[in-house]
Amino acid sequence: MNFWLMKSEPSVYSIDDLARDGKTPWTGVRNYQARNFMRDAMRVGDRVFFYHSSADPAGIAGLARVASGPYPDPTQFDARNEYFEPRAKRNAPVWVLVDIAFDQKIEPLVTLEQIRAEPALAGMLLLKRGQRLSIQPVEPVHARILLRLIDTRCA
DNA sequence: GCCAACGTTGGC
DNA sequence: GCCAACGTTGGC
Repeated sequence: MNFWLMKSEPSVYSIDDLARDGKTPWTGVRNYQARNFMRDAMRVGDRVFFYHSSADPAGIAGLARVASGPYPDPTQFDARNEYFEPRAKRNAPVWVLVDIAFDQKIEPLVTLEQIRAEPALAGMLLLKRGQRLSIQPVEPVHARILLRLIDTRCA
């Protein structure tokens, strides 16, 4: 089982939205590296740190899990959708996604500042300068520390 | 709203 | 295939 970090702007789709929906297709990813993680590396049951970006404060707001294999992102076929992809054909999609299922809300969230303050997390991709990838792998050693941080506040 | 950093596009 | 211009991300 692998760990991932997936960013979402809470004003667009928050952990509360995921809690309400239970499960959601992760539409709108338009970055090849992020797509390739979903297409090639994610497995059903992988755990996901749900990260609120462009938020105040930004941080890990919940836990989720990968709930499907990869399949075409339907928004790429919809000419009225902001994520429309003119190059995509039904039999040759460009963008794929997975479903994400709600696990747990983290309240208060683990802020970016708190993540930065933990020396053992210094190697996380999230903290790398200029790193903007919206889907990132999380190393097991980092995941364990994050889960411990979360446990202490949810106990 | 600013701006650094990065990915993508397109002219050559 | 280079690289400048442009658009986007995301913390502040």
